Amino acid sequence: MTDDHGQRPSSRQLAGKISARLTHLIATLYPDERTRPGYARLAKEIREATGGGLSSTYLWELTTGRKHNVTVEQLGVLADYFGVPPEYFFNEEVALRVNAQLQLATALRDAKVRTLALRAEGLSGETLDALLAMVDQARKLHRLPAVEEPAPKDTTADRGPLP
Amino acid sequence: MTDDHGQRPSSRQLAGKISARLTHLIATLYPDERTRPGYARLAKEIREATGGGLSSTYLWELTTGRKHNVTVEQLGVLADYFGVPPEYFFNEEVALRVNAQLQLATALRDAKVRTLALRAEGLSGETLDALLAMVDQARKLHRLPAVEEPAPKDTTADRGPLP
DNA sequence: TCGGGTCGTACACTTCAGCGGACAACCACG
DNA sequence: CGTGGTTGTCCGCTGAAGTGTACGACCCGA
Repeated sequence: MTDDHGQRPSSRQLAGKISARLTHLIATLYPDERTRPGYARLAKEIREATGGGLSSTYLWELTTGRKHNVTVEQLGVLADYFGVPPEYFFNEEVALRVNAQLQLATALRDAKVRTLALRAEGLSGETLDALLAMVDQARKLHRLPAVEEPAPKDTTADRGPLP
Repeated sequence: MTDDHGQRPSSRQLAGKISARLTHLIATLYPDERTRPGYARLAKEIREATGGGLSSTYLWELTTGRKHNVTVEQLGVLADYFGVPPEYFFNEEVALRVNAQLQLATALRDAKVRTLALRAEGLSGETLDALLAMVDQARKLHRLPAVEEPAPKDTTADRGPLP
């Protein structure tokens, strides 16, 4: 036979992607670098929240890219804690979609931001543009990084990552 | 902080499910037990088809349940060869959906056609319509007869492994 | 100034994923 | 009857996954 069997190069290479994904997840969950817990605290929290084991050292090795070929068990623990589907770690598409939701969910954790969003409902495009410009200016004043536009078309609302 | 963090109980337990999944995949891919290649041949084929490494011994250990905590790399190789999304191995829902498709695809003996069907999983109706049109056009080019809808929809035909 | 805490980093260590190589049993073909 | 190939099964090893413990650096309250 010697059939080449499709030979599509996708799907398999995540190769260190995990570090980037983890970094992003942590940064999204804890946007404030000052308040952000360290690897020790985080690992402890993960252990308590999910019941699965995960050492702080290994968490550090993963996020810094020193280890990358994680087993499904640890991957499950990670995905479980961060509230993302396991596919998040090897499916680019899913990752993008979840990232957008994560960003939104994080923003909405702030009660005032939530209120602001609710109030903004129904405003005209021009007014929203003006508000956006103001917000951007405010971010600059606060020395916050600029946000990239998340995926605009999101009709199917699947499982929400964060409460 | 003090957040209880959702505590969703899903997602993490696959725990030996891999053996069942692999058994089912192999049984579906090679329904005839007489013709079915052994672990050695299968592993060799996987190696050639995906480029990733996988020993026959380990394949046996996985399918027989002796090892279960596979790493993402090997999981990717497996998923790549069998043409299923990696989620197949830890998402019950996806597994059921894919299993149904696998069963249907068993009728098609061509490995590439089977892979195509699996890959099409999850696409929108419009996209599928477009693909169908393209396939029909290709069939005309190859002077193949048009196919009429053969199979009645078997929606609840998602029995597990072989009876 | 001194502890007590947490931070990131770095070793040495244990465990097990994953592989190589062997075994007996089976099925061909001579 | 060999002889050669492939089958499932198994043992033992290597190397990487994953952990424990510790170190210096920093921050904060006393």
